[in-house]
Amino acid sequence: MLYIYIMNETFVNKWKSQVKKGTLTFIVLNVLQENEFYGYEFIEEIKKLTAIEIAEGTFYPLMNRLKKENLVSSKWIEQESGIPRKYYILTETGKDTLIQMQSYWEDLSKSIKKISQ
Amino acid sequence: MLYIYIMNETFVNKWKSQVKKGTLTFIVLNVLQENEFYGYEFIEEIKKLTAIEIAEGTFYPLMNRLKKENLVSSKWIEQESGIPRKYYILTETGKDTLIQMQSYWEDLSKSIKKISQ
DNA sequence: CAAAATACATAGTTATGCAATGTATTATAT
DNA sequence: ATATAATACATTGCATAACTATGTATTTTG
Repeated sequence: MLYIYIMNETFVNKWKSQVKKGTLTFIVLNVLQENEFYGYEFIEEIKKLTAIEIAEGTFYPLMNRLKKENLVSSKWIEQESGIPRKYYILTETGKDTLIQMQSYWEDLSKSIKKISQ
Repeated sequence: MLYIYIMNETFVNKWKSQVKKGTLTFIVLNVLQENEFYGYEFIEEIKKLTAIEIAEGTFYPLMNRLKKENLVSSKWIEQESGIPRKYYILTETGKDTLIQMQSYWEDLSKSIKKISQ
């Protein structure tokens, strides 16, 4: 009994991390559409506001990929006290790309609703 | 101009295939909740009804993973004419697992709506 | 009778999330 | 005073899953 439950739970946990592939990119770009934020803040905020937990080892490589793809840029902001923060900004290419992604996401959501009735 | 557009398009295409990770599992299990189907039929039907295209090289390994995890079972059905078809059926474990997945998916959808306003 | 459609399947490539680990600074608690 | 936790960014290696290309075999269509 317990064994089967644990088996299920690990499957669901693995699935959740698979669902994040792509989804996290979409979430980050969406939030950047209306805000500038730095990494640590973003991870904490998303954890508080939503069901989504993002590991640091996921977030920083993700942002570097988005920078390499020219979808976001970044700037270091010195603090009066404390460690400097790296803020991320959506580029024009990022905005254009996001629009295409939003269109696909909406279709996908509708499709899944249709399928699951 | 064209160059940038193509760059964007390949990024979006790669992103779409990343979004499918996990999502396809969810879709398959949802559809199996109310139907039995065989592979080729499922791929074609989903293509007609939704925005989702599933490569055969994605589908068959996916179903074998789900069988290995005991979420689905399968049975060969001989045809009066033509190649036999392998039908897939949701198991009890599959039903339980799907309920957990549906709960997470709903939270995720809501979160994304909240984030993108 | 050749080509397309039906039907299932696998190997290798590619991309991404995560745990573990690292560096460095600042705030808090004992 | 000083150890611990919190803040802040970052990388390495592993596991997982989608896709392309390819394969087999049968049936239908042009």
